[in-house]
Amino acid sequence: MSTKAGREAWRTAFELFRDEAPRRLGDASAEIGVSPGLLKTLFHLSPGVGVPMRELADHWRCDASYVTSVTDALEERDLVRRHPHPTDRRVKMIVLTKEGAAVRERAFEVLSGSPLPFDVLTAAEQRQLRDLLRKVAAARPEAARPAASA
Amino acid sequence: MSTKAGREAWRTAFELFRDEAPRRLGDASAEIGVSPGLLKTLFHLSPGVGVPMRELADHWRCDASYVTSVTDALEERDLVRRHPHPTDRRVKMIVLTKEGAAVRERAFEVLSGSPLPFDVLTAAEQRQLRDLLRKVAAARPEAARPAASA
DNA sequence: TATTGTTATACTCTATAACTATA
DNA sequence: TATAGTTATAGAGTATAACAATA
Repeated sequence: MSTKAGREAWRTAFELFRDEAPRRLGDASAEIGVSPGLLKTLFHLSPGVGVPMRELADHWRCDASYVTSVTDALEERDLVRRHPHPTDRRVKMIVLTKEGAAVRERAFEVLSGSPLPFDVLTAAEQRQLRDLLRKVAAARPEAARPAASA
Repeated sequence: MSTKAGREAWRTAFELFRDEAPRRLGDASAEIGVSPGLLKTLFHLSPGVGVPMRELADHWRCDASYVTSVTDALEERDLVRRHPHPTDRRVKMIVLTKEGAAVRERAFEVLSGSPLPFDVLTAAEQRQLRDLLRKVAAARPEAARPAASA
């Protein structure tokens, strides 16, 4: 159901995160020594879950060749490995290595390290906000975590 | 006050918007015919308010030369004009033209045109979420709208 | 024939360094 | 001397086109 309040909430959220998210991503990237593009890829993966390269291209609406170059860079650093798809031999699944999973988790920590925008809310409001956002996230699993397609 | 719930809310929001915001920005960009970088600049401006070029570089943590190139591109399309600062003759203020303000508003509309992530919430929840986000935005004016520095 | 991924190449975005003008 | 902005140039990020392998 799309309401006026919902659209206002969306616009406010967009204005809050449009610049804040890339800035924090950049900070984490600098601190960890992995480029923002590679970090974004690690975020899209989950430990133990293989993701077809095609899925990344669809998700980002980018060209497949870009996914190839990102995957190459991640594999060079041993953060990720290409695995064969069990039935379709055209498909390659990207899987986090142990190091990759560690870097990913470390990045999430750095991301929440500096003072957060939500700190201005009361404790009760922060819980309220978390619950609302979780409900939204739960309704769009592909955005928050990749489907277990392996 | 930073609580566990606040950090969880932040991480959830980050996962929701990390890819969604750039994607919608890209959609709006394609539909309107203005590159994502230029659109982001228009978003940072407000009709009738001059913003020093330096402020954009600080906000994005980018090099001043990038702001120069973006401003050149926007000026070429008559979306923006450089104005002198009233007292400091080194500073140039960027101001939206009438066309620039129109494009900016149109982009905001396109941005909310497709089904929104918040549509899964009830009407009451959407209002709640809007109010919480507005409280956050109100506490960080520089993020949501540039200070009236002209 | 259509799809996944790769290679080679070109374009766009963003940074670095050297510079001018003003403070 | 320090800061705002510009220019020229270089690098990173991302796309396009042609291709190989598989479906």
